[in-house]
Amino acid sequence: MTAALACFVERGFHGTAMPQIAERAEVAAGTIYHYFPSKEALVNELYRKWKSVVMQRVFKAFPQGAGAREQFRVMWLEIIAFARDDPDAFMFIETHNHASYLDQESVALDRNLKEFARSMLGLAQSQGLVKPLDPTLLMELVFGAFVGMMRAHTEGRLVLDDEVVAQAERACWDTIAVHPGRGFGSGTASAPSVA
Amino acid sequence: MTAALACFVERGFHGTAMPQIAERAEVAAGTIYHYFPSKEALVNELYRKWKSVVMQRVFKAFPQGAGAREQFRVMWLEIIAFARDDPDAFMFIETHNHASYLDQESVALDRNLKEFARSMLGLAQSQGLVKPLDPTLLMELVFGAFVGMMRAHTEGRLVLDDEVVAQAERACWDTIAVHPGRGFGSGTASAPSVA
Amino acid sequence: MTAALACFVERGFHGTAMPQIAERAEVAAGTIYHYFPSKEALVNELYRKWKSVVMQRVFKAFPQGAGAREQFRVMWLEIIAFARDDPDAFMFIETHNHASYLDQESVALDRNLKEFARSMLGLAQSQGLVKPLDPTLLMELVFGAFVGMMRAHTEGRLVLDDEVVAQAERACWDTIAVHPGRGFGSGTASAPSVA
Amino acid sequence: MTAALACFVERGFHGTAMPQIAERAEVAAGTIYHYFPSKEALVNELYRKWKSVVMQRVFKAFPQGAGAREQFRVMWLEIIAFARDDPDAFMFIETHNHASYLDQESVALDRNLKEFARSMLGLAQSQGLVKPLDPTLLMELVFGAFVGMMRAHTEGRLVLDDEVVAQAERACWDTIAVHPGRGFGSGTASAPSVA
DNA sequence: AATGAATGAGGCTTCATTCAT
DNA sequence: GATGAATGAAGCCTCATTCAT
Repeated sequence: MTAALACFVERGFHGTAMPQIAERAEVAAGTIYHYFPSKEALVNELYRKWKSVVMQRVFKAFPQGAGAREQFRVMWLEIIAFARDDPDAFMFIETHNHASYLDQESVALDRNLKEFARSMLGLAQSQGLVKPLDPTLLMELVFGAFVGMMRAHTEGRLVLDDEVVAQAERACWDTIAVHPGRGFGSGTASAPSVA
Repeated sequence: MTAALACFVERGFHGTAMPQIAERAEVAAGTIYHYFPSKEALVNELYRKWKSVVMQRVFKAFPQGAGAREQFRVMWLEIIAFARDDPDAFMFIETHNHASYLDQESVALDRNLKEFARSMLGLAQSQGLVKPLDPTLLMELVFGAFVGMMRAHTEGRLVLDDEVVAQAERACWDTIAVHPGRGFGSGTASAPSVA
Repeated sequence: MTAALACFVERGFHGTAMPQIAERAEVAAGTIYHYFPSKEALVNELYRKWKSVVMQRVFKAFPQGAGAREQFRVMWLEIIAFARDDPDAFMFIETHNHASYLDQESVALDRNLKEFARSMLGLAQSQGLVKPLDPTLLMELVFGAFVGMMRAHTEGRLVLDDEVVAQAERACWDTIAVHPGRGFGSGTASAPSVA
Repeated sequence: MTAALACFVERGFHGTAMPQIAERAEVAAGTIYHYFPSKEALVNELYRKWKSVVMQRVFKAFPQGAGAREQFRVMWLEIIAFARDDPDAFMFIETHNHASYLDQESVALDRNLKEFARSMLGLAQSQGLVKPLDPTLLMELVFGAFVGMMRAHTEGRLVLDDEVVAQAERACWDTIAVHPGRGFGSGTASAPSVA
């Protein structure tokens, strides 16, 4: 019953009643409990499922040997592809405050992708391609920009055709890239991210 | 009792019970109803109040005659100042899916600030300082990056001192700025955003 | 599936779910409904089955021609034998408040054994062997004592070997028996029990 | 809302719905939860309350210096007085299988009264007044007889006036007493009650 | 005959809201 | 104005029962 996803996206976890989910799935309310022991278990399973899907798509598409610019582009396009294929799933896992009902296992999953992105950034920084700032900062900026764009798209404020996507990708690369004639080329050490 | 804010930030609108708010405010549950006719009225008032505060801070701080780069910097720093002064308020108005309980008046408010930012971007584009892309896209990218950074900060994944803030601001300017030797200087028409 | 008995003993009728019974019986939930039209029908059948078993054992073992003392002893030992052979069955039919779900037929069965015991007591009273009190009172005292003893045994508070059983039987006979030198031999009329 | 007692007595714990209790108490269902956090907490509180009442009545009435026969009589009459004053309470605490929902604290309370009765019996045995059997056995026999009598009374099968009560008391004393000319006077050691 | 997924009424509990004090 | 007990609708979940396989 992953069409429970739609409800959670629309009204949030606490704003969604199990009967609503059941109605949307065209089953009886009790039926859901044959597959999920509780509402919380249901969100967590949903969350883990889609988080895994993104991660596997990204890991699979990631061009190991390519340059940082290409790696960035591929990751970006892959995530966009996912967000277009399953817009609800993307909105659900990225734009909700899950803190109050996700279990530890789900939270742990969340860290993996960001860990990966951070390490990629670190490598690019050592090559002088990316600004020598805290990789966490860079990653959050880019990911935040991405989410903002997708949210605007979902809410109908922005049309996302291939050209716009390509433009956005270049703009986000600019966010983290070292530009000729700017002070970042000197290899300043990045600050540590967390106390 | 704007300490209801804290509850909404932590657990969301539907996840927060009126008695919880009352307890946090150290008043009786009934007392809230002397000031707000309903829970929905309370969120809406909260939302409008803080949305107005940001807007007034930004409008007040905005340097009319200055260049686009300076205007961008000031807006950015002003919003950061707000987000630091009232972190809950910022998180509340920017990172929650309010769609299901905000009334029309609140929704309308939301558009004003973005309208303003978009027009500023348009002006900067005509001066050749900002990439000639759909202003909506640029704005959502920057604002999304901003929110992503703040969220990472709130969740303890990122330390935000003045230097980091300044670095982030420069990176976000790079997101939208035209860079020498790049193809954007040629005045390519931006795609229109959605109606 | 008379292993439903175990569930009813442990958690009571309302506290037992049909799936629990099915699981214990290692069949599917639906299977039970091939043999019993409803949960109520199942309890009633269980109840009647075991009530009949006790009665038949007692009637069969009862020594018609023997003296009252011997008759008492045999009945007592027979019921103890039953309670030891089928402890769950005994606990089920004697220590549960069945009022809310037993049908009339089941309730009627309950009276038969007590009727029989009462008539036996009446005879013994006429011989001056048993206290000339309301036979209902005497019977309830003895039966209550019996149940109390069995419950203590089931709950692990009392070890019941043959010697203890024999001792208890003698003690219960003392409960109803006329003792030399006591005032009961004078033939005081017993109070009538209730209509 | 100790009129929840009536419901539990009539239909048992699992057979009683909170709304039924509420209706009987003439309050709304939600109101109960201002006073008890859950249905289980409610039963436990009920159980503890009434168990304490019996114990305090018995301890208060107990004639310390008197002989065993008098002590027995007083205890018996006191419990009868309680059972007559609050028949539902007596039925509730003595004739229900509480095992599945009582908490440890409640279970512990249960042991106190029986502990007391057992020690009293032990003393009387050392004086040669009571049969030298396992005190647990004797106590369970007498208490079981008592409960059986009360249950018959509650179910309308037995009228309990003062005379009947006095007769029953004497009969139960016979259950445990040593009778002249019987083999118990020799001071045979009692068997231990539990492995 | 046996299965077990599906059903939906009903149970326990929460919570927005009211109102007597 | 403030309180907090009371309300009852609504939410999560269970479970007796059905039915297609």
